[in-house]
Amino acid sequence: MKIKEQEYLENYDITKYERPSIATDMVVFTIVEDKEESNYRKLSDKHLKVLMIQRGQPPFQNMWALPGGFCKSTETVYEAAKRELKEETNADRAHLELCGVFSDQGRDPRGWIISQAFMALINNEVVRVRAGGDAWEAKWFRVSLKKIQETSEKGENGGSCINTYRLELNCDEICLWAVVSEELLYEDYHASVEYKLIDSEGIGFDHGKIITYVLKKLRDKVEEDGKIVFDLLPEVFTLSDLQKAFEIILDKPFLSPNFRRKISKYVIETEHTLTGGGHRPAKLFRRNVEEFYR
Amino acid sequence: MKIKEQEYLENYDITKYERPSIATDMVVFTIVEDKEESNYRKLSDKHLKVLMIQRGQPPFQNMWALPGGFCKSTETVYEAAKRELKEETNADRAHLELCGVFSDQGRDPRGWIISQAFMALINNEVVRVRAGGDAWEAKWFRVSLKKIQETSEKGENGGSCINTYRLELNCDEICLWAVVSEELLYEDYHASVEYKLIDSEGIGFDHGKIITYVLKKLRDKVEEDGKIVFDLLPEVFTLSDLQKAFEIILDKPFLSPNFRRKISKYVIETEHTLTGGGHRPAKLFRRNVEEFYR
DNA sequence: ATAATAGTGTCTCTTAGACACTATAAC
DNA sequence: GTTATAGTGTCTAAGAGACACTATTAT
Repeated sequence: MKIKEQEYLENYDITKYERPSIATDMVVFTIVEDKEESNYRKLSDKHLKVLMIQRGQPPFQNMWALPGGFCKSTETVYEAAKRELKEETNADRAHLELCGVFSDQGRDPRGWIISQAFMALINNEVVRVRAGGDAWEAKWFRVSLKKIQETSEKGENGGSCINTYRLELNCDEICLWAVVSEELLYEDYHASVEYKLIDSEGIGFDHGKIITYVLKKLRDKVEEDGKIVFDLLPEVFTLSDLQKAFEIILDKPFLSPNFRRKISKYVIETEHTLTGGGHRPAKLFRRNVEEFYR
Repeated sequence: MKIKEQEYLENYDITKYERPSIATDMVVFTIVEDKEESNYRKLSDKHLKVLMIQRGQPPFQNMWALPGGFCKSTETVYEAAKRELKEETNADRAHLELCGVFSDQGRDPRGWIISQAFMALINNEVVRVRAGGDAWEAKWFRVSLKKIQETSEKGENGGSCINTYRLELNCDEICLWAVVSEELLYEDYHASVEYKLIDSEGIGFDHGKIITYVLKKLRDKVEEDGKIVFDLLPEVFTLSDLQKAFEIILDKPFLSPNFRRKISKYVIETEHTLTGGGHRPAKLFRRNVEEFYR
């Protein structure tokens, strides 16, 4: 017996089924120089930072959490992420990318709330973080992620490999941290990866896990194709700036001649230079858009 | 004024807010040989196939759609995907990966339903597709995705690049298709990509778009790191099988000496061979698990 | 023998990494 | 001149692609 489509839809009651709320959580990265160097010759020290917001109300009142919010039925998840980013940072243009879904039971004490985690990369020139009122304060935290343990086992048909990471977020005197494990299990030639939040201080929800996950994803992406790094820099930049950005993200040094060769086709020289340091002025470059998007 | 956490949560009513249903849509790929070759010497022809289900009820009754279902509050999105995969194909182990979220307004006539799209890669030996009853029939469709148009424009600060693809799904006499555009817009050095379903025949919902998107993601992943291809093959395989799988997915030929060199560290020779064709027997290989997961 | 696939050896060209070197501004 | 950074040239080793070649089986 066929049911008529029209009739079916009229009788379909979506509210009969259990539904979650959908939230976006934005892991917004930027690169900022913390302070002027005391030595006039040296370049200022730069850091990868992530935007956090101090919660003005429960749950996790007074703790720090990722910016984000609930999705509305009139927008796509991606549009919601864009709206949140605009609200929090005033950034219109950014690298914006869905990184994963976090839906563990009990991750939010308010109920069944599924988080769509986004990575956003913005350059600090466009940023204007919302002023901290009484209720919600936004701050950029310096990010550090270090592997603190590595165990690996091997059995008959498979094995496991557990990496434990410590995430630290610093801003002024505030120090937040989380310990997150990455469990790689393989059995009969099939692997699965699972992230678990072991412990966390000062960070609300499972956001320590989300930040760790997204940061690792950022590193993977930069390792395999560095084009997104440009989204962390202003429109014009020196090659040292660019190299430094790679080094900060991947936490390893590059040899500048090789680095220059590798990225040369993605940049175009401008006629400007950056003077002022006690050393040879650096040429300013911009992206070679042709090579970027093909 | 601080609100007590306990009190806040007791008064929090999640049902006051508008909530969507969350569905998983599974793009399940496998590689199958269609039929024996007439020429006893030749190897049988293999194809990339995707699992589709004929809908027994509205919406899109009698049309074909991706397997999937609604997420329950007692499981994570990933667990829901695993459950669906098991229900549809009986596969316990598979490469399973979230590829994207589809949340356009009106994508499902029943209301606000957000789809979490997963890629699943299984080898056809473990598969036992659910028997087709009256209501729901499951079939494997041969997949073909071809670029049918490419336009690119360049302006002052940016430009656009629109690729149009035709997806075709074939099974016996059934031919389904969809036309999907991929719009790459770049402006002021920032790019965005958007997929649009232009037209579609025989495929329900926006699933033509989802399949196109996930297939492109599969190709990208295989291009950059072919390890997931092994999940489409049985535990032991010949190097020709493996090469053929790469060629089917990437739609381009490889030179076998070079291919062998490239994948040599990911495979281990077994003591068995595959005889029967009118040609030199092929050694059977299995994965070198050590090299896979590190 | 033949046809088809299985598998090896080697040449070239490109690219990543290492490193020695030159250049230039502020002090 | 000194110092720190900017930028160039070249050597080497590893890898990707091309291709000529040998090996083995059912008919």
